[in-house]
Amino acid sequence: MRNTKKIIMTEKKVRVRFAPSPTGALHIGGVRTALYNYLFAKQHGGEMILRIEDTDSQRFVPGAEQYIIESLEWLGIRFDEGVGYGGEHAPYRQSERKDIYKKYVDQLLKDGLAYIAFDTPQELDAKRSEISNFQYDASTRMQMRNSLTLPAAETEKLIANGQQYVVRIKIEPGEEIVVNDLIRGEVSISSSILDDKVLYKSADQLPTYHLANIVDDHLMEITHVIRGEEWLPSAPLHVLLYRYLGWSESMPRFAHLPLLLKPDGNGKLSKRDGDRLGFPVFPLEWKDPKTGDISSGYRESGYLPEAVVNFLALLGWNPGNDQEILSMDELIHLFSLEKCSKSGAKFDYEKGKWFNHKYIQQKDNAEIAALFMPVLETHGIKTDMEYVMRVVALVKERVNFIKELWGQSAFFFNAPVAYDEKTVKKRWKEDSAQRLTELMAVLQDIDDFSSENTETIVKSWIENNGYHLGNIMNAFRLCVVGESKGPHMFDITELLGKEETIRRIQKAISVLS
RNA sequence: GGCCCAUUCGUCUAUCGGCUAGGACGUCAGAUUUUCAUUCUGAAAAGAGGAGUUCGAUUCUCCUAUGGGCUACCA
Repeated sequence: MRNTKKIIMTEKKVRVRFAPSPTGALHIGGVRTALYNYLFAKQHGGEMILRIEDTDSQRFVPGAEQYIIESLEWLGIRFDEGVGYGGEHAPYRQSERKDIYKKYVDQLLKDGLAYIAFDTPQELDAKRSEISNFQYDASTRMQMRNSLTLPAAETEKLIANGQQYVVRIKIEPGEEIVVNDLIRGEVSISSSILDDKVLYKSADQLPTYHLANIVDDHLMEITHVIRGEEWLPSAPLHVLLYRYLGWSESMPRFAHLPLLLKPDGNGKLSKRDGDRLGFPVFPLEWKDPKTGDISSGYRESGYLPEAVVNFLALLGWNPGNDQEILSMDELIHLFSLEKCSKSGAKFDYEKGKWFNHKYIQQKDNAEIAALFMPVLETHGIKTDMEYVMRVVALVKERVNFIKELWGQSAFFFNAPVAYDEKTVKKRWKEDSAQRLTELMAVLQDIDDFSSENTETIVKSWIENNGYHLGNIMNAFRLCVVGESKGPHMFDITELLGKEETIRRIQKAISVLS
């Protein structure tokens, strides 16, 4: 059964692409799109391509391309082909494919499916302010300056004189164009409301997104286009382009993903929301080369890539059961476009934290310790791995992020220099100094300072003297930790050792009484 | 404004005509604990509104409302 399905599906090898524009850091929504593409490709034993869509020379941002690659590598999303990976369909950067596009522009022109237009941006702006809802289409193109209205000789002369122009697609009105979307089903739109989109600009000799996209997807043998919902309105135009180019038969299947929305209020998630609400919207920290502004990243904030992947995967898709913790392999196995939701998902940062917490618990102490080491270094702590691992074992269940480990464990590395005021008020009693002095003597006599043994001895000392357990223990904790928090008291003393424990009690007594 | 898409607890979602509408995050309350957390148990919390189809609609259709997207010589 399963095999039959597989054979049908792989009749044509699945090939998907992630095609970002290098205009800045990769947005978390883009990351999710890349992830879904990856899951789909891997599930079908297919390939994923990284194509850089840099046809807008104005908006190019240096470093963005490398950032995208590094981000996805961090998350475990690997490409089979593309910029940075190579492959037989190179080049994968659209700015390097000028000649290829030109050929198809000429073909469209020759077939009368597109035309040359000389209207300047200024003229068009004027037209738009003059006529409300102005659209360059079948109803208006015969009033404009283009190869349809000008004599052929005039058109040629203008081009020869170096007059800048664009090539526009010629859309015939009155036809229902149907897009068959894998997530949304049939979406139809009338060609009458489509405008004659610009396909090519003579100024930089580059195509616009629409043309480049179709040409590349065709040439790169893309079978499935999985992209954000913002592309749904232009999908009919793309369908038309496949037809105009004679590629309808091999047109890829479309799947338009719902968008990631702001956690509060309205609209789609943006970089600003992260700054405003205090969470990253980028996978890696990003420094804007123009403004120098730094935006935080998931990696730098202490997220585990597995947690980010798991969290994002479930924002707009679910396996159909109650399982929420899913590894990349499980996701690959279970993913399906049919189970993607159709509506936008508000970005729930709290849930993201929970995922990270879960993944930290899953990882073994050595891995967590290794991630914690750099954090310790920033606090000037130099210590051995063995010790850090033991600390991690005691405190990791209390944190959502690696860097929170410091707040939970600083006292393991530095003896308290101050004592929390509130705790002192609440826990440091009249007789505390006296009792703890006695406790020091008790501790001094213990040879086996293991948690269990120390606990037994200290507790029986408390009991035999009729002391109050809470009074002693809370004051004890205050001396050793500096405040009212932390793991099991005797686990702490075992790690610190006898001498250090006694030293801390001594110091606290001298400071507090 | 026009066009397209969507609409189940505060949030992410399950349900593919027959349920006391399930789970998770968050919230609240208990329990555990020498502290703070963790953990465990429990609670509150939803089918936008209106028509229709049907023996029966959260589920199908239509209308309205609301939300989102697009409407560039940007992607």
